Amino acid sequence: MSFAFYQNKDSFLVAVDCIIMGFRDNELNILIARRPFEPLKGGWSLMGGFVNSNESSDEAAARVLNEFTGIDNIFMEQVKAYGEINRDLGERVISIAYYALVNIELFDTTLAEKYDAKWVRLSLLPELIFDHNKMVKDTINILQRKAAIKPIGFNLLGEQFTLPTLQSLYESIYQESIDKRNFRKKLMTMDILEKLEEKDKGSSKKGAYYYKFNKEKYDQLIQQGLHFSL
Amino acid sequence: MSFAFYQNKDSFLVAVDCIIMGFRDNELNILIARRPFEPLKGGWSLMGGFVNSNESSDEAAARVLNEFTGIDNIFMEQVKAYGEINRDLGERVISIAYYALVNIELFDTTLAEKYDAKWVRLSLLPELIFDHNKMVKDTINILQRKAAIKPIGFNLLGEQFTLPTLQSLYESIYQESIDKRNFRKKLMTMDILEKLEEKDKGSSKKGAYYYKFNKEKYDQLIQQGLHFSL
DNA sequence: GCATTAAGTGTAAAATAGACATTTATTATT
DNA sequence: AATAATAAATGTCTATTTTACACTTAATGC
Repeated sequence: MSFAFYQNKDSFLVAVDCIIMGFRDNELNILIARRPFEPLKGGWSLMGGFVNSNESSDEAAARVLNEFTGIDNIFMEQVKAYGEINRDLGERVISIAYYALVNIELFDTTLAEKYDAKWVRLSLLPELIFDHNKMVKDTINILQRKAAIKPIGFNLLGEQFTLPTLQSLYESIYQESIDKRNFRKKLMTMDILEKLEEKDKGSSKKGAYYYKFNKEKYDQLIQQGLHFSL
Repeated sequence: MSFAFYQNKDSFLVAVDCIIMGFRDNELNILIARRPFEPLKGGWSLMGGFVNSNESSDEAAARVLNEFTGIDNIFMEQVKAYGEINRDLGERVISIAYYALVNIELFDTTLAEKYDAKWVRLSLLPELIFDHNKMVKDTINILQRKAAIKPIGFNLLGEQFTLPTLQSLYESIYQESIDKRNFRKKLMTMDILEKLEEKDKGSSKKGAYYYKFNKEKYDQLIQQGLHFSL
């Protein structure tokens, strides 16, 4: 099947770039890698790849994520498309950015060597190639808006976590400090956490209780039409 | 200049589709047109076009907007990219959607005939081709979030407007009715409107005062770091 | 048993959001 | 000239949400 109107139109390379975020050392971290080819070989870059004709852009993003982290089935959403003419110094490439929130513990560290990749703190992010810094900035923006509405932060943590950890996660997203009591108060009114018996003694003598996210309760509340803000 | 890594990659047609919104009859309206070519010739469609290699996707969107409305220099933002494999029944096309908020009075009506286009109320939007309904839905979502933060609504109105009109605009965006007194109270605390002498006698015997948006005051407040919500 | 460390806890004030009903200006009608 | 009709304009009180703020507690190492 071929239609006349589609003839003689320009076509483009289309890439996906992934802003892969994890949480470590009480701060958001981003996975970046040394670019292995020209132009700008050796520059710091987001994880990217080209879209193939046998996959959707969402699929391409999931493939790239898996390729660089070994992680599958992850929270991933589109940021936006970047379509400036000279954004890629090699050729005209239109890139669709996606961000992923991953539990950094699931990261396959052997892949870090393979791809010359590393996690860097958001606050220490170096200059990246092309418009990748802009992509990160746009992502943080989305994250801040989104985190206030949906409990996406939990994607960044393991099964169980302490409230101090959860709080620093949100402080890292919002890039401002939050009052401990107010933070907990709000969490408790939402009633989507389950307190466990066990404590994490890693960072204090007293130890902080572990909690886990109660997805059933959350989904139930959502269905009742409740909104959230954290 | 040509780099090895870019060789042999699949390339794609890239389109822009524009969700062009205006405000009329106390409701948001969207410009749609009969598609003039196969496949789905005659189906209702958003205003679209292909990106050319000599323009960015933003530029392509502005070009398409101008082509179909005669309007230039308009508030326009990207919605997102749509990259499903079979979203376009003709060929594989990746589309980047943009929404525009236009003052419907500036619309060149001769273009409506030329392109078999018309404004339809959001509430009466027919089924559109491909994933265009989804694009509209995503746009409304963005608009609702965005309108709560920035005074984007004013892009849809002329230089001067009445408060009842402004209120129905926001009711149309939020798709819910707003209390008149609370709406005005909030507006007044923002202090970004200027009351004019003149009244609009079009819709009542008493007449409603015209106001205009005070952009200087608004920018000033923004610089002071104030937030808004409407 | 004392010092150290971070975890855990409650209350009061301020700001914001939401509910609600009457008066007013103007025009058309008798 | 009085009256009816229409939509515009206006203010208060209550409920909810947000913010500010400081001490006690559990566990460990010395």
